[in-house]
Amino acid sequence: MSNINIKKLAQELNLSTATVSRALTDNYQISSETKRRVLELAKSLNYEPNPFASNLRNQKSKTIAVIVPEVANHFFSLAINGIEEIARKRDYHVLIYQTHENSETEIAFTLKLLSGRVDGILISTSGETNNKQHLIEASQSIPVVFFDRVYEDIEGVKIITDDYESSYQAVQHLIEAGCKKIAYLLALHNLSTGEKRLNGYLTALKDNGIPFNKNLLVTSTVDSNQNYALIKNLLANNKPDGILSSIEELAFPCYYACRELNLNIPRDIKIISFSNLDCAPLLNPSLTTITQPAFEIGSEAAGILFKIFDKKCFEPNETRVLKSVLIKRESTAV
Amino acid sequence: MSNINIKKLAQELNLSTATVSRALTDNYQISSETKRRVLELAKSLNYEPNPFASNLRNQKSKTIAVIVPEVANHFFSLAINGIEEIARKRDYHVLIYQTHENSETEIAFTLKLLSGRVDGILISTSGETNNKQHLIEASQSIPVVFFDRVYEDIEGVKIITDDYESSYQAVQHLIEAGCKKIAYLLALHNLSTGEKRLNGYLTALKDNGIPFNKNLLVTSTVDSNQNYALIKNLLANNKPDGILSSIEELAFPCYYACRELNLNIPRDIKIISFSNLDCAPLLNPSLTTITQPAFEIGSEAAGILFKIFDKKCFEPNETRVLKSVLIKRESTAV
DNA sequence: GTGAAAGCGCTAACAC
DNA sequence: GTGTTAGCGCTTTCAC
Repeated sequence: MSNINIKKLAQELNLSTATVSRALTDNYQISSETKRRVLELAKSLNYEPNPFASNLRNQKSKTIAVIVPEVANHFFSLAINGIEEIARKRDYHVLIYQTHENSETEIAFTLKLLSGRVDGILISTSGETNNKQHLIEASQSIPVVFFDRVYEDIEGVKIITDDYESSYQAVQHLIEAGCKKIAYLLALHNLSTGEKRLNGYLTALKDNGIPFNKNLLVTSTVDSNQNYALIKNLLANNKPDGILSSIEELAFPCYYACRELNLNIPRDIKIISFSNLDCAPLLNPSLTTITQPAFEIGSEAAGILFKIFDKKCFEPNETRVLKSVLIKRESTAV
Repeated sequence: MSNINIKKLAQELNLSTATVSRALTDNYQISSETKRRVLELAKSLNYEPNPFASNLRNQKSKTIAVIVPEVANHFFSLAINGIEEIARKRDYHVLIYQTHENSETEIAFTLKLLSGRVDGILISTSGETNNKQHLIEASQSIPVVFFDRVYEDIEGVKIITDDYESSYQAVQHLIEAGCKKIAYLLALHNLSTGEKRLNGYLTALKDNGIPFNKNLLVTSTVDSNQNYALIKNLLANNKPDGILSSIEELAFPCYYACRELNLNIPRDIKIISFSNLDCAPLLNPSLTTITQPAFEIGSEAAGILFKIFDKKCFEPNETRVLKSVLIKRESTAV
């Protein structure tokens, strides 16, 4: 830690600390000669202002927090990438918190952050439980932007994608490719994100005159081994000819299960997954995906947070919807 | 921000701020009755201590910084995952900075962090240039742990993998699979990480009596389009029968280039890449990888940083080497 | 066992 | 154009 502070600069230059402070912030009152001297000395001594002192004094931290389920998930790491880029442009610092889909952890993080440590929060909630009091408290206390994984019934600014439409379109694509028994791998069902994806599936079935079969609906868990078992079970017992996976994490287990059961994709079964995997085109077979604009979601979310800081042009309950894109590949080929 | 502070608690309870502060930190001098009253009120008012005030007073931040080239890279996001888990156990906060392989950015971040904002830094350096003065300055000023991408000639604690051995073993594997013209995709060449990987390649060739052919050595750039062109060029003009890619980012371009040139992997050419891609087993064909223990690198690095904070059992210039594992798959099948 | 008071480093009102 | 001073919220020495 550089232990050189304003006081020392002031002594050295025979100025008051106030003048030095003003010179450093380029205050108009200070003569350019004084500014020059101060800046020169500061530079030569590698002076860096103590952030905690100014944070304390200014009641702002120039820091934002990002709360996500997992950083080691391509969607979230891309979103963080987008967030970080915007933050850097504004000279803001980015704190990262992982909930590992655990509601308790999310609650603890969120409430701890209301101590002034950050000026705002970007959160993609775990949705593991329906407990959302902490989110309400948080957004009443500091600016919060929700992204991707949101609760519709919580007031606040939200950046989401067109989950319903994407899901609907995916099912439509499967049907057009000849699928008659389309399974759905359900996740995020406590969140409106998950709800909309499910509704897209259900409505598309209905619109095509296909009755809903509850045996084709598999609810995923937080345990990846169990998910694999559930999927294998689905394939073995219910023999769907199409699968729509509502989250990326379930795509690989589908592939592995098909291999294990000697099912050929796409001949025996066609697969689509919500996914940001950049290896989708290189898989065997290449995977048809609904790809969310993850980076843009992050940068949009961060951008709007800064707008809130600047108190300009945003609706207090604005929801911004970005479009995902359905990329058709071999896994749904006819 | 919760605007309830020690002063208000003190007023409410007819105590001094000093007593309240001591009660909150469970100081032995305070009667248990007083502690009970303080804790109760604090709890009921959702009191959270202002971190900047205590940071300023205590001259510590309970925060660490992680500087990486990219968060949206599976190796780094896994490492961050490991770091975050350890940090959380110690109730530390984690700041994330991305350099995008840009040396200027790395320098700016590093030097800014020496203002007391963080108690320590974990860094995987970009190595884009040979400029490393900032790293020396940083580690002289606060605890720094280098991980994966390191300079051997900078003093400090380092967590790395067995780069030389991994590379050597990979080439050996290619040779045993029948390769005679093995290309090497060079990256990180300013870093000892990159140097060791290259040396493993060179030595393995030599030990097998294969002369080094400089046309088979391709130096990657920061521009992915250019890298793709370089690889395609290599394949078209020099017709290697094996490739060792020293970074994950070049594996996909190899696959695409082979497709473009109608080269069959592994019949015409065999491929190994340093990689943490979890889709490696599902690629077409599945990819033989040297997989680094990314999560463990992160958690080890964070663990040793906390040991430094605790001033116990570490060597000031300790280098800890974790083992990568060569996972043989179809891309190098005979 | 508790309180008074100083001070961490910075900024901003209020002087002049 | 510059200086004096108070205070952000917390911790800790010193006093009693």
